[in-house]
Parts: sequence; C-alpha cells; structure tokens
Amino acid sequence: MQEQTDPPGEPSPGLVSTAIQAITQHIRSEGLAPGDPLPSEAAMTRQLNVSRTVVREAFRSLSAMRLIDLSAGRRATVAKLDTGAMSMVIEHGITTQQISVQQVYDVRRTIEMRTVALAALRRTKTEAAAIADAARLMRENFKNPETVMEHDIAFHEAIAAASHNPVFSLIVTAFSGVTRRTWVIGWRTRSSDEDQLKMIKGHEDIADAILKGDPRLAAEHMAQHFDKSVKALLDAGIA
Amino acid sequence: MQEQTDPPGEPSPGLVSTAIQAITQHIRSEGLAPGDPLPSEAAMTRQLNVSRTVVREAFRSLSAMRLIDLSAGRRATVAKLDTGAMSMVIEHGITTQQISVQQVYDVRRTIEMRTVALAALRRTKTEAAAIADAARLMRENFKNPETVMEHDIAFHEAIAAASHNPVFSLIVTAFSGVTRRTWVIGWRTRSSDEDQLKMIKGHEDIADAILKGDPRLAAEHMAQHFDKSVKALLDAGIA
DNA sequence: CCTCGAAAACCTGTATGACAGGTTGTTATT
DNA sequence: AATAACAACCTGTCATACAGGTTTTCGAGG
Repeated sequence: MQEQTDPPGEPSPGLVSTAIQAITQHIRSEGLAPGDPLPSEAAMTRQLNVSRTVVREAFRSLSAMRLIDLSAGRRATVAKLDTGAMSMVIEHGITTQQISVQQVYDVRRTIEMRTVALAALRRTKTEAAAIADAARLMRENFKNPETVMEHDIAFHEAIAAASHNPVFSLIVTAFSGVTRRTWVIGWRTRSSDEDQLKMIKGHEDIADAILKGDPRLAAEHMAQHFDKSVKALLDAGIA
Repeated sequence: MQEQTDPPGEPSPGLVSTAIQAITQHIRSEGLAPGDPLPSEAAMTRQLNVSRTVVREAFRSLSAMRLIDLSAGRRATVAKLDTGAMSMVIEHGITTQQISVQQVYDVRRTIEMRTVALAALRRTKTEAAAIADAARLMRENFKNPETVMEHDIAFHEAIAAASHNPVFSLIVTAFSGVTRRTWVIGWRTRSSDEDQLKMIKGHEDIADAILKGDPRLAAEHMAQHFDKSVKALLDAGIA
C-alpha cells in the first residue's frame, strides 16, 4: 500500500485528471508503442490508491480522445494516431459558432497548398494512382452527389497521405467532417452539369500535376480549386 | 419512460459512445453557446434510460476533450474553444513515435508562414504591441532560457491570434507543448551569446514587419526563423 | 415591502459491491 | 499431441451511498 495521504501541497485538480496524467505518463516512461497493452483497471486502482470509478473515467476519457483503445474483456492498448478528437473539437467549434466554415476553408487552403506540393515531390506510384482514381471516380459518379463528395474527401486525404507527413493527414482528415456538412451546398451552386464537370476537371488537373511531379503546377491548380470552392460557399451565403 | 428496448437494428458501439453522441447532439439541436448549461446527469440518465455510470463517463469524456466544463455542484456547461485535446493528440503521436518533431516543425512552418502574413494585414495596434512586447521580453531575459522560451511561445501564439482566425490559433497552440519539450535543445546549439541574440533579432524583425503591415517581409523573416530553428534541431540530432 | 441569512433541494465527486459477458490461459480428456 | 471444458481475469453496466459544493426557497427581522 502507498503512503501518499494527500499531502496539502497541491490544489488537486480532481482525481480523474491525476489518473489520466498517470496513464499517459506510464505510456511515456515505458516507451509503449501502438498496440502495446496498458495495466488493468485493477492494477491502476491499486497503484493510484483510488476507486475503480476514477480509473475507469480516466481510461474512458483517453479512449474518447482515441489515445487508447478499449474493448470488453481485453486490456486497454495504446492507439494508433487517430483524428477522432481533433474532428470533435472542430465540429464543436462550428456548432457553437466559435469558428466559421470559411475560416476552416482558409486553413484548409493554407495546408493543402502545401500537401499538394509535397505530394508532387514525394508521392509513390501507388499514391499517385490512388489520387487519380479518386478523381476518376468523381467523374464516373457525377450524377450522384453523395458519392462524388466521398471521393472528393478521399481525394484530399490521399494527397495529404502522399505528403508523407502524418501531421498533415491528421489535420486534413479532421476537417473532413466539416466538409461533409457543407459540401452539398457548394455543389448546388454549381447548377449546370458543365460547372460541375469543370470542378471535377480541376481535381483531375491536380492529380495530373502530382503524377508529373510538378509541385508548382499542382499548387496552382489547388489554389484555383479552393478559390472556386470558397466562392461557391460565399455565393450560397455561408458566413 | 421510454420504449426503446434496444431494437436489434444496431450493433451498439457501447452505451457511453451513444451517450456522448446524445450530448453533442443536444448541444447542436438546442443551439447552445459557450457557457450555456447542459442537462444534469440525472436528467440524462432518465432520457437515455441508462445508469448514471454511463452518463458520467460520457460527460467526463467530453470534459477531457474540453468540449464541456465540469465543476462540482454546478451543471456542466458548454466550453469555449480550447486546444487541450489537440495538444494531447500531438503529444501522444510524439511520445509513441508515430510522428517526429521535424514533421511538427514542417507543419508549423507552413501554418505560421500564413499566420504571420495575415497578422501583418489584420493586426490591431494592441495585437502588434503584444507581439512586439513578447520579442522585447525575450531580449530582456535572454540570460534565462526558460523565460525566453515562454515569451517565444507567447510570441507565436500572439501572431496566430492576430491572424483573426481561431482555427490557426488552435493549431499553433496545440503545438506549443512540443515546443516546450524541444526548445531548449535548439537554444543550446546556439552556443554563443551572439547566436542567441541573433535569433532574438529575428523575432524583432518579424514583429517590425507586422507592425509595418508588410505581409511579404513578415513571411520572409518567419521563413528564415524556421529554417534556422529546424537546422538547429537537426544539428542537435532530433530526427 | 424589502433584506438577509439559514435551511432545503439539487448537483457533482468518489467509493463500494455486484453481476453479466468477453478473453485468455490451463488443465483434463481423448 | 490435439482438443474441449474450465478457471481466472478483465471490462461493461448497474445500484446505492455519502461527502461536499451550489442554487433555490422561504421565513425572520427590519
């Protein structure tokens, strides 16, 4: 048993926060990698000298942020990098009107101008093919907006992946949720088939530039794509 | 009482996840703003027909992501946009070696090249003064690395704030934790006082450009700053 | 009628015990 | 040696209890 009878040194921000820190500290100090198991709830309960309630809420919190994976019967394991928490933060900002859709698009533009250039420089052949495939599938399904949207999102995520910097992937993917909620609006403002196909053509131009390995051209096409998308949203009255 | 005896339609990803979704959904559908109160645990317990344990774990999870604020005795309230969750995700990626410090710096460079340009265009006088102050305090305390670092971080966050896009602030602030862990390493490689003062001069140049309202010049100085910082980290052997 | 303060009602934080059901390692049987 | 039953362990959920903190109520006194 421990002898930490809560010395009056700390203002104690709650036992759960302490437990969360203890767990992340454990991951750090043990140098755990994704997939590695964490101590059981019972073990943590003993180690921290608190109730299982507290330990459970700590584990559950980390699971909500996708830092660990929980599943019944099994020990908790260290999680692979996941965009879950970031998505929720962004969504929360949007729904509580602390950030606007246009602000998100500004950030996306900044980031994707870079990912597309990096992708042109670093993409493997497989990645270039995946990007081109997404663009092709947009065209083939262009009568079905929902499907076009999903391939559009996959297109941007594939570019981020081809940048070979997971932090970019993380951020771009976190924005996908916002895209899902606003995409259709932009699509509708492109009333004619011609406009819609022109937008798809823009994606194909980007994919081509990446395949050619021309970062400047790729960035230029990406810039045009974003300018048109933002304009479409503004036309639709999205603040 | 509800009549939702768990129809066998859904594979049920756990009651807690369901509760989390119900709460965020409540925020959305009621159009709640930061500071607005949420239903009590008891109310949620009745509404969802689950135990308080489940509801508590849901609230606690949202609190861990800083989407809501909890405090004893009071109802939970909708939280202001906060970087807590994003920071933890990034830190987790670093400690589990799924992302490298250099990758974080690449993203920072991309983003801050933009925030600094926006700051030059949009900053208020107060913001320009805050940025200049941070640079000044770096110089005044340059014998005390810890203090210099804190003002350095404040400097970059002030620039992000002056971009008037909270999403940029969110991301830049989320990276501050990583900076705190690696900053000293970069500082040490600048062995001489001269080198260290030169680095501080770089910050002052950025502040001046922002004050002048010259986005191009500001971005140029920021680029140089990052190039030197990354070089310092690489020299120190940070992968 | 208004003010002020104390009690009541409500709320969250933490602990404990219980049980269902999933997972894993062990053992006994074939 | 392969396999099937079993035991041990683990997480998911529920019910209950109580200690404090916060808000509301309400009555006493001015």
